[in-house]
Amino acid sequence: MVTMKDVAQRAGVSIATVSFLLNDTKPVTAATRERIEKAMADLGYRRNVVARALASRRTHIIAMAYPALDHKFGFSAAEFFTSAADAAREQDYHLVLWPVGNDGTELTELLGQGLVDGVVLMEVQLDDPRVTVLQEAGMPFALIGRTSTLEGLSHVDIDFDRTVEDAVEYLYGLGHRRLTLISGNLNDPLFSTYGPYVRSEAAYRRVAAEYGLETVVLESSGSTMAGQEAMARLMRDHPDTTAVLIVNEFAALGAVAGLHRLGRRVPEDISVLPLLMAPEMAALTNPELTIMRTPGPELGHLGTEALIRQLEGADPLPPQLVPAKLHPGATTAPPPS
Amino acid sequence: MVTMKDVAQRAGVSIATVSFLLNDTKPVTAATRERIEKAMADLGYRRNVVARALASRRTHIIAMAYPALDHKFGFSAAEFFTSAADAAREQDYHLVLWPVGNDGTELTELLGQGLVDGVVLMEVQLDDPRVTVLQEAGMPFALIGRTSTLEGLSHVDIDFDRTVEDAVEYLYGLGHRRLTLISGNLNDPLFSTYGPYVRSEAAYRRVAAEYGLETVVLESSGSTMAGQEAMARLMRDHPDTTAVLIVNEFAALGAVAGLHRLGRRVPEDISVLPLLMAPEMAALTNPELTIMRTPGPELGHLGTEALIRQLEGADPLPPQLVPAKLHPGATTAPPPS
DNA sequence: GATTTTCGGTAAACCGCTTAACTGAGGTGT
DNA sequence: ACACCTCAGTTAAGCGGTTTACCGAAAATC
Repeated sequence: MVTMKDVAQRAGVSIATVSFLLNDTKPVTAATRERIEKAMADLGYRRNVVARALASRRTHIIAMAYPALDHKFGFSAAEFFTSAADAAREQDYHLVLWPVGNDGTELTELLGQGLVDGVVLMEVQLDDPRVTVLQEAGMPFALIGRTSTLEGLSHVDIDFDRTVEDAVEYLYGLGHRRLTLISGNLNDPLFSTYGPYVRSEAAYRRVAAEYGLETVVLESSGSTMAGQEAMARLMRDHPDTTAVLIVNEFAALGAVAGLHRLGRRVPEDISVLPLLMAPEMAALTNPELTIMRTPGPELGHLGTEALIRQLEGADPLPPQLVPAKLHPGATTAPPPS
Repeated sequence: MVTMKDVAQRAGVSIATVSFLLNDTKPVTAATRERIEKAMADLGYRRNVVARALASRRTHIIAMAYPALDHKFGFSAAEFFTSAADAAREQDYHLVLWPVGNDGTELTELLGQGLVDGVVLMEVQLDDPRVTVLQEAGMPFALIGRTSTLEGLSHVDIDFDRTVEDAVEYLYGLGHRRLTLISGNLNDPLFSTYGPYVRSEAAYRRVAAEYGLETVVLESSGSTMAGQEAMARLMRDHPDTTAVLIVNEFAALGAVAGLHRLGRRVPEDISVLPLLMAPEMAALTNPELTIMRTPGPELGHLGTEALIRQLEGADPLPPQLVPAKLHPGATTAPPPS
């Protein structure tokens, strides 16, 4: 292994100088800079990140904590992760995915080891024990999603209000007047604390009222089966519905299948528009879904950036809300006349 | 931060003794062990993995390299990853997911930094440049998947032969006599070097011959759309097919949709059986797919274990092939009489 | 009972890098 | 011309562990 010492020797300088150059912590004359850079190139030097971490007490590793148990790691999660990893790399950080439980114990374990400089939290609950754990440990972190109280917490999230507004506006523009939202079961303790359900339902109730639309909300848990069943209930209780908005992406897939099975054509008889979905997933149905596309890439990027800003002591990034944008497909159309 | 020194002081021993106890590298009397353990508990000590890594030249971190560009990171990949992470944790290792390009340059970058002890390679191509990179760097690694030549490479993979045998036996047992395999396009440079297509097609040709079945193979690329189109071709060219085997999981999803769209009932008119799929994905169609379940958990576990064995200098794990097992669903049935 | 082993434990040299404190040559101000 | 800065560069003390060489007392050997 070629170390800094080797480089310094070959360039005829002290190792401190090499370090200063590498980290840009102290000015170095053009002449020595050149000698050092040549020496590094000749030797094929790569700085040892472990030694750097130990000496500087900064590992330049940030963990993305994903609650593997409670949420399926599907396409959306993959989007968050890869974009966050890219953002980290751009800033000379490593982003690693850490599957942890949702209660915070595994997180404690992880933090104690001094392996990571900060944590990006995904799938944040409205009242998330992991936040407390991180705060108590004094570990910098950023949230993708929001807790209900966010006194000064660094976070980014989906702009549910705008997403729902845009979705409703789009469907209204197509001529739809009878919409139904498929949300989560807010009596279920798991869902009642899950931001996306709570916030999009609230937004929908507000927006529907603004448009003077009847507010129909059905609940469904987040699985394909549940989505299918929800459609059966919908056709039974609200057969005049012409467009369905669905929060959960898995339920949305089931909804399309369920409508087909019930003999309803999509989109001729009824339009389907998921409020949060990754395009890879939208491509799985037939016809391909029109979706409000989860801003995974943007949020992954912003979340990481927010954290790194904190770590570098730069001005904190103000909380950012990004709406899901309409991603055309073939499951929406004007209502049947 | 509470260090080993603090623990040693409180227990009235030298830090070396603490280290020996922690790593089990030298015997320690019961009495001192107890004192040290109490001190650690009192102080809430956690060993600093960075310092340990620097001193021992072993980070206890292993990377799972995933070619994010060429392959979608879906449910199957998530299964591999989480099971591998669990396996690593059991053995006091950390497993991190590293999205890298497929050409090996990013991998080189990663290796030079001394951050990881070894690498688990996923989605291995039959002729994979990353293998060369790792070999040249002298980095221990294990493959999930196989290159075409594997002189002494540590690897685990799907047992395509048994998987196909079992799948065909199952369908044959249901009464099917006219099967079709949907494989990849072997003229496409990307697919012709991708083990699962190559190996399952070869296995199918062999097994079909053994059963005296006509060998029908159609190609399709790995997307829902492609799967749909393949069904159109199938109905046009081989309308008497009663059961379809499909290698690619995305294409399989499309196939079901495509058959519905063509007016074929699944499974009443035609059975569909993907050869490699995660159950989460199987639940996305209606009806839920009968699948040969990708042994993701097993392979993730075995791959990690194979690597750790290498790292610890234990007897190498012999290459393991694990078949996909039948996972009942509702897309297979006896053929129409 | 003297000598050799065994064995629990210690001291100290690293691991490769960062960083605070210091040095010494050249430029400034007066 | 003398003190005073500036500024590129150096020295050396860590960072928190691991590990080798060594030590002294108790146990084993004959």
